[in-house]
Amino acid sequence: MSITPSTILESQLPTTWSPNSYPDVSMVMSGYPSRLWSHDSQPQYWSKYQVWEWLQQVMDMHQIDASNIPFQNFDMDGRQLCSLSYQDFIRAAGSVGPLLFHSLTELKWSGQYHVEIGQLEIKPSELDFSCPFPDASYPPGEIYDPSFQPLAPVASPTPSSPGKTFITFYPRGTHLWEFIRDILLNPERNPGLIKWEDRTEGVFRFLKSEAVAQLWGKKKNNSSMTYEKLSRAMRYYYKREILERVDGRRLVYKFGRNARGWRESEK
DNA sequence: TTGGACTTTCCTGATT
DNA sequence: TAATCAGGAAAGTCCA
Repeated sequence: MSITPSTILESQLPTTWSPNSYPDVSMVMSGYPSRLWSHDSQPQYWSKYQVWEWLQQVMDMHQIDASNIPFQNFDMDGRQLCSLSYQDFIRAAGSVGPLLFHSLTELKWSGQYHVEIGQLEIKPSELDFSCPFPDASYPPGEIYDPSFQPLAPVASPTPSSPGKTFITFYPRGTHLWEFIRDILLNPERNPGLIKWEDRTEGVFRFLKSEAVAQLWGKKKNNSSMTYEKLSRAMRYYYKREILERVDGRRLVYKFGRNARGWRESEK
C-alpha cells in the first residue's frame, strides 16, 4: 500500500512531512479530539492533506499500521469525507472503516463549533450544517454514543467581534448523569442497556451495568471504568439532588429535582 | 497559580 | 458467595 499524493496535495504538505516523520502523536493528540481538530478546524473544511493527517493520527492513536489503510480511497477533501456513509467507510477502509467513521462522527460534535452568522437571531432549524451528523446510517447493533448529539445552539455575543454573533455548540453528555439521560432518551440506539422503570417519575434501571460503564469509560478514554466506579459517581449525585435514592432496588436510580432534560415535556 | 466542580480510585462495611 | 449499595477519603482532571 503506498501513498500517492496528488501534485496539489504535495504542495500542501509541510516540507518535512512523510508518513514516518509525523509529529509526536502523544503531544499532538493530547486531548484528542476536542482540542486539536474540532476546535481548530471543522472536518468539512479540511483540505485533502488534513484528511490524510487525520487518517494518520487515528491510526497512530489506535496503534494500527497505517499501511492497512488505502489512503488513495481517501483522496478527498473534508466536505467529501463528511458526506461518506458508514457503509462507504467500510468499503473504503475495510475493517478499520467503523473506527474511522466513529472518529469522524466524534469530531463533528465534540468540542465547540463556532458558526459566524452575523448579527441575526438564529433558530436551530435555520442553521445549515454542511457536515451533518450521519447517525441515520449507523448499522443495527452498532453501539451508539448519545453524547454525539449536538445541544441546541447558544448564541453569545463576542466582545472582540462587535456586530457579530457566534453560535456555540457544546457536546451533550459532558457529565455522567447527562450521558445516562441521553442513553435513556435514545433507547432505539442502545437497546437493553438502561430502561425506564417509571418514565414520568424519572425512575430508571441499569440492565447491563458493566456495558454502560464501559461505554462511559470509552467516552472518557478510560478503559478501566467499571460499574462500581460509575455507581460511586452516581451516588455523589444524591447530595446535589440530581439523583434520588430508590431504596431496596438494585441498579435502580431516579432523577432528582436538579436533573434537567429527561422529562418528555422538556424534550 | 489557585480554587472549585466533577470524576476516579480505593476502601470498608452492609445488604441482597 | 458474589454482586451491589453506601459513603469516606484522597487524588486526578478540567476550567475559569
